[in-house]
Amino acid sequence: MRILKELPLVPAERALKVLGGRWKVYVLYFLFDGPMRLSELRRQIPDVSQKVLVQQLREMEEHGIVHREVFAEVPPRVVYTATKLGLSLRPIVSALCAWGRRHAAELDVLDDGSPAASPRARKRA
Amino acid sequence: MRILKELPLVPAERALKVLGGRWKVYVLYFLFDGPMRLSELRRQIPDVSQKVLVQQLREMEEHGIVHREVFAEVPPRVVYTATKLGLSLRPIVSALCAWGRRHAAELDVLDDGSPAASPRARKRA
DNA sequence: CGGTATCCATTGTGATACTG
DNA sequence: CAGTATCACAATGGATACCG
Repeated sequence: MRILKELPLVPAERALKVLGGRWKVYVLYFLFDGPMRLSELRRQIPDVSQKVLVQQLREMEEHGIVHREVFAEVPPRVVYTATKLGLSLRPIVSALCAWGRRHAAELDVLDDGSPAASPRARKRA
Repeated sequence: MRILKELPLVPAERALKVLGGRWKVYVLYFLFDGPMRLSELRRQIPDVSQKVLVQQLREMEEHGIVHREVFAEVPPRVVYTATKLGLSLRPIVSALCAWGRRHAAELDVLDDGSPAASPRARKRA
């Protein structure tokens, strides 16, 4: 039953969960280039509500890929940074991005390498 | 507003969506090693219900990473294969897996590279 | 500015039973 | 064996308004 839990793939699930949030790749993308304040992130990612953005940042913080630092200044300043671990995701995000492009391309050409001449027996779709 | 939609990251979202199902990496993992029938997949992934497994397979098929072939034999036989595109995910799954391991390790050691000596001002957690 | 509290819609996942 | 139909339910995501 926990056969699965010992499979070498399980770590992949963890990684997917870490990246899985709707806006996490965007956040990472910007944090890869340096620290950012919440308001800056909101400007860069206009489609996300503040609540959700903060939510995602909290999760990323818990996952150890983002660091949150509070400066107790007059106008409160909060800066988010990618941790070393977070930065280590960069090549993966790049790979995902590259694959996403390929995906789009292949779907267009329908360059499917599998037995393409086989009888597709299902009627749906 | 659709600033985001033109960002190089958007493809990454697509990739994440393709891999995002609860059982998809497992399915891929097994299909990487060769074609499989539904019943075989169920045996390999005992924790998934048939309904959900079929659901995930359908999505993967629509995404072009899995191929479904029906043999109109006496006992109906259906074989699932990873397409060329699906196989192209292999290195990514590996990378995710590797990162997942590192993630676990780093969280243990708390080897966070970011300004670790900074005042963590939040009270929650 | 940065963040929380509510409330609500959508989605994903799952147990179960039934069909060709 | 392979698959669908129902029903249920938790997790996500989002809109809005309010707080220090």
